[in-house]
Amino acid sequence: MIEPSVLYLLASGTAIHGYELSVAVNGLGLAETLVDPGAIYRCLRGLEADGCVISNWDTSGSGPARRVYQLTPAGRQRLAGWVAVIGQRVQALGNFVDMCRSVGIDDKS
Amino acid sequence: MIEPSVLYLLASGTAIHGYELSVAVNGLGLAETLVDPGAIYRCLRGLEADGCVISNWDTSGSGPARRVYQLTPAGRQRLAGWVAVIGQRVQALGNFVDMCRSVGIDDKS
DNA sequence: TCACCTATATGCTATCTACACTTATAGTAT
DNA sequence: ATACTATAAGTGTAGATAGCATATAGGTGA
Repeated sequence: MIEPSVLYLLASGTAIHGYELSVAVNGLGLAETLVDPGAIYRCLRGLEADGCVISNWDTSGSGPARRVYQLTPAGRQRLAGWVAVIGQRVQALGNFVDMCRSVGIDDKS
Repeated sequence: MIEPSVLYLLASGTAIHGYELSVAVNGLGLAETLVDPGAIYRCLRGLEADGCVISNWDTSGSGPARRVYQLTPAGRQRLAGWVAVIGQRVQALGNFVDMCRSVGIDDKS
């Protein structure tokens, strides 16, 4: 769920850099465990290779240089694809939970 | 999603064997791709090692011997745990889809 | 006899994840 | 001055997982 999280954050706000994304992705809580920054950076490089994001170095401000990303139209389309897939998944999983409950399986232990 | 699928099928019906499970799991459509029989057998061995299922050889009928599985109380509890986890996941993913739509991302391309 | 279907099981490889580590810049505390 | 901390980006690697093929074996029909 790293890629859709990153794409959503880029679609919802203005351009941000990888480190900020690594914090924000964990704030979303879509992944069941904490996402490590390395995975974010690798994801961003993959997205850039696919033309879904473009990056520019921002040397203004203090601290180390930031690589700032922004979404491309291809990236928006990629996110739309994810939304379609996840929507179907929500339906299937919700249905599964109902089926389990109808067989007497209760999530309250 | 192989393990919850297998556990559900064992919880919903009477005892069945691995080959039948490998067909039924794909019928459920919980996994996004087709599940290969090998994964089912490995899953079943893991579940048996954890005491979630027990198996007996059925040599009646024609064709090769069938290893027939049935769910244990520990297995039912394991499935209940899955239902709780998947229920939370459905909520999180549904929320994510709504958030994407509110930012103008539409699943219809 | 040969091909095919059922049934279980193993082997291998590509990919992904989680964890740790490295490099580098700037501010702050001692 | 020196050490420590926070920010920022990136690599390396071991373990888990998935998908693919392969092996074995009994039974059925052409």
